[in-house]
Amino acid sequence: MTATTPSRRERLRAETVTEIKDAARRLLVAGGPTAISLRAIAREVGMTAPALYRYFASLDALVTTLVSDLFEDLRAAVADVSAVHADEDPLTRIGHMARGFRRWSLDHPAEFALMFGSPLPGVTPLPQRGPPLDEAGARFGETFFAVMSEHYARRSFAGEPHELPDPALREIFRPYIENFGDRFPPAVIYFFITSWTRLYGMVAMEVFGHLAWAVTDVAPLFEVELARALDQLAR
Amino acid sequence: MTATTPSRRERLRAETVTEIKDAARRLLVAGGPTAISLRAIAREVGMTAPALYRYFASLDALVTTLVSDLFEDLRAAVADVSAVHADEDPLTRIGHMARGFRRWSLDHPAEFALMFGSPLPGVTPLPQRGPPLDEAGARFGETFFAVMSEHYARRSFAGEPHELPDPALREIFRPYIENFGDRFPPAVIYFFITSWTRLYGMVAMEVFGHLAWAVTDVAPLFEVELARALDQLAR
DNA sequence: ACTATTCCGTGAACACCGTTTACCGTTGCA
DNA sequence: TGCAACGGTAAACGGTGTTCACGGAATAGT
Repeated sequence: MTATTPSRRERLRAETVTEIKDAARRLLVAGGPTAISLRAIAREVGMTAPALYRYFASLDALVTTLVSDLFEDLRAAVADVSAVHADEDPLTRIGHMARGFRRWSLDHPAEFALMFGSPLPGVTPLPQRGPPLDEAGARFGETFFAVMSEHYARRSFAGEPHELPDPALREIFRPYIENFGDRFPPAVIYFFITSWTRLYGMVAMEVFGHLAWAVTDVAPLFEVELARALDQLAR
Repeated sequence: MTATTPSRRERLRAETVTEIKDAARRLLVAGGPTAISLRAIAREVGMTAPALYRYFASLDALVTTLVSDLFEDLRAAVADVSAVHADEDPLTRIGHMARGFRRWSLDHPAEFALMFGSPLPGVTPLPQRGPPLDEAGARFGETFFAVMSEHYARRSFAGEPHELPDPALREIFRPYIENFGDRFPPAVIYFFITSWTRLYGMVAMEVFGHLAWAVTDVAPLFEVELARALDQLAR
């Protein structure tokens, strides 16, 4: 019962925490990743900066949980798209999810920059890599992975083998197996990774404005590339 | 003659400028993009911070020219690789250049982060987009573009048409044509962009450590993906 | 050779930042 | 009722980019 009785204090505390995160996200959207500052958040919430240390160990920790929330947002958006097309076959569903990913990223460029902008230690509000973030990223990845493995399960059931394009790849997926077990054959992992990097490259380029010098409307380009990538998965 | 006579003062000034940029790059390599600070640079050079304003309009401007220099470095590295294999056919040469790009990026992760990390206004030492940077980026892109257009020129000479995978794409390349003229057919632009986004996605993922959860050695994965991408260009 | 000007550096100051410390009123619980 | 944990503040430290007033040194003009 203790879990279901948030004891007034815990309730107020939880409200304050979300209020702080909302303020941080508001600043993020308004002015980009660097606009997130402890003092600005404090002003927004109506507190002094040191008070925030009652809720987060540091600005870094605050940003990290914010990024976790954003990953959950993104995951939910993609999962929604996936759910809408639940009755279609996995491959076309992956296509819809990829479009969902692009849509969300274009609609939330500041969030995208914070989440996918260079995650090397040292860049601005640096979301330190580690358990909390990796978990959020893993949950997001799983959303794609689930549908993709379903696709390969059907192919496998139909008797079509899914082979690695190069047997040399078989050895390199040890980290994955250690993290997630060996439920899936290497071929699925391979196609998941390469599809994801391809999708990421395309979307990141567009969101960061690196295609504006050549292209007006990226949408048709994205559609063609998506078709090619899906075609690669299908054969 | 005035251009060849740097007038002692100009010479000292130029030396100081490069000394400043060297210090900035040293800080970048040592501590990542956020380690670049005006005061730290000043300490490194042996001046006070305001003195740097005699050489750069702002920290922003300093970082921007630094990034320009880094793009020139990268371009030279790729061009060197291209020159070494000058006698091979364009397609395999593109492959070598792609490997050169990956090599340079892995060898210079901090520089890569500064150059290709989220270039939205607001992220740390923000290289503002604009003429100086776009020029540097364009020169870098040209290095790839030249070889790729050579590849298509040979194909064209051999009578094989290079067609767009979708005629809907023909209309979207107006910015490119306005920037660089219409010397190249849309198909070349299309394949250049998609190949580049694909290469960027793969390398960025690896440099940023986003593949470590699944893969030990990314090299074979890169080779397979590169082969696939080149195969797409060949057909 | 003397003067005027431009250049190059300094020190002080302002406004921001993250973080720590000491302090204090309020709340919740035994 | 007392006591301990909680949640907030003010002050301070060291860091940041940037501006300004100042001065010395090197250059340019006559």
